[in-house]
Amino acid sequence: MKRNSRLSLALHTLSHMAFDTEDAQTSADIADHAGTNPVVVRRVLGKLRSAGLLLSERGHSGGWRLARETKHITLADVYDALGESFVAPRGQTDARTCSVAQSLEVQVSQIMKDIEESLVERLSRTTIADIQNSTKREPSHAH
Amino acid sequence: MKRNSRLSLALHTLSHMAFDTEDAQTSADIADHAGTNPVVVRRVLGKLRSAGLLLSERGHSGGWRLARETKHITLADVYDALGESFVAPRGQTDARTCSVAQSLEVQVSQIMKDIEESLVERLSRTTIADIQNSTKREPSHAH
DNA sequence: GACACCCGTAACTGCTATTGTTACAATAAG
DNA sequence: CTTATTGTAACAATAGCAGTTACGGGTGTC
Repeated sequence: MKRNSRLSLALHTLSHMAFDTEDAQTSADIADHAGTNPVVVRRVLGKLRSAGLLLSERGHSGGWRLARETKHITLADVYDALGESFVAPRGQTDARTCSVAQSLEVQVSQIMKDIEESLVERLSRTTIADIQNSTKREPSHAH
Repeated sequence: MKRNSRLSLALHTLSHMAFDTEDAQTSADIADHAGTNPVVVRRVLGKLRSAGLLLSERGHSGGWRLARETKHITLADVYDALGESFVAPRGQTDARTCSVAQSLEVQVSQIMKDIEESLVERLSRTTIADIQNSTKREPSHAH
C-alpha cells in the first residue's frame, strides 16, 4: 500500500463489514482480507470507533462491527473521522515575510478552506451503501 | 513549509504576480517573497509554464510573467498543471487477496475518481483573480 | 484459576515524498 | 566579457506513513 491508504482501507473495510453485520470481525481477518497488517487496521479503525462509526470488543470472540447501517455512514463521516486534510495544509502558517505575502497567505488559505468545505459537502452525499450498490447499478462502468 | 506547499506556493505566486504584470519577476524575488528557495520556485513554476500558465525568460533581466490574465486562470488549471491528486492514490492497485476485495477495490477507486472529478469541477469555478478579490468582497471574513 | 483470544498502544524500522541547498551548464543583455 | 537568470542534476535533511514486534489489559471458555 502507498498513499491515502487510510481512507482506502477504511472504505474498503466498512464496505466489507456490511456483508456480515452479525459476526464481529477481528483485525487479523480484516488485515488479511485487505492485504495489510492487523496493527495498521486497528490504528485506522480506532479512529472510526472514536467517531462512532464502529464498535470494538476486546477479548475472546471480540472484534469489530458497524455502529450503524452503511446507508447512514457517509464518506464525509469517514473523512472527518480520519482527520485527513487533502487540500488545506495542516498546521503551520508562518508569520514572516512582507505584509502583501501575509495578506495573500490569508486569502489563499481561506480559498483552500472553502475548497475543502466543498469537498466535504460532496463526500457527505455518498454513503458506504452507495459503494456497495455502485456495481449493481452500473455493471460495466469502464468504457 | 511543510505539506502541499506546491499548490500553496503556486497560488501565492500567481496572485502576487498579478499586481505587477509588466516586469518579469525572478525566482529569487519570488522565493524571498514566499519564504522559500529559488530552486523550489523554479521547480513549481516550471510546471505552470509547461501548462501554459506562465512564461519564463532566461538570461539578464529574465524572469517569470503571466501567460494570460488571472481571471482566465482557474484553480483547476493550477491543480492540473501541478499534477497533484488529492483524493485518488496515484499508482499501485495490488492484484492479490480475494475476489471480494478486488471488486471492492475497483468500486472504491471509482468512487475516489468521482470525488476527484467533483473537486476539479469545483476548482474550475474559482480563478486567481477571485483570490485577489476575496478580501475586497468580504473584508472581515473570520467571525 | 488457567488459558486462549483479541483489542490498544508504544516503540522501532524502513521506505518514499518533499523541501532545501549547492553546483553548474545554457542563455541573454549590456 | 561580464553579469544575471533560468533549467537541472545531485544530494542532504526531514517528515509522514506502512509495517512489524512486543506487551499490557480485557473477556470469554474450560
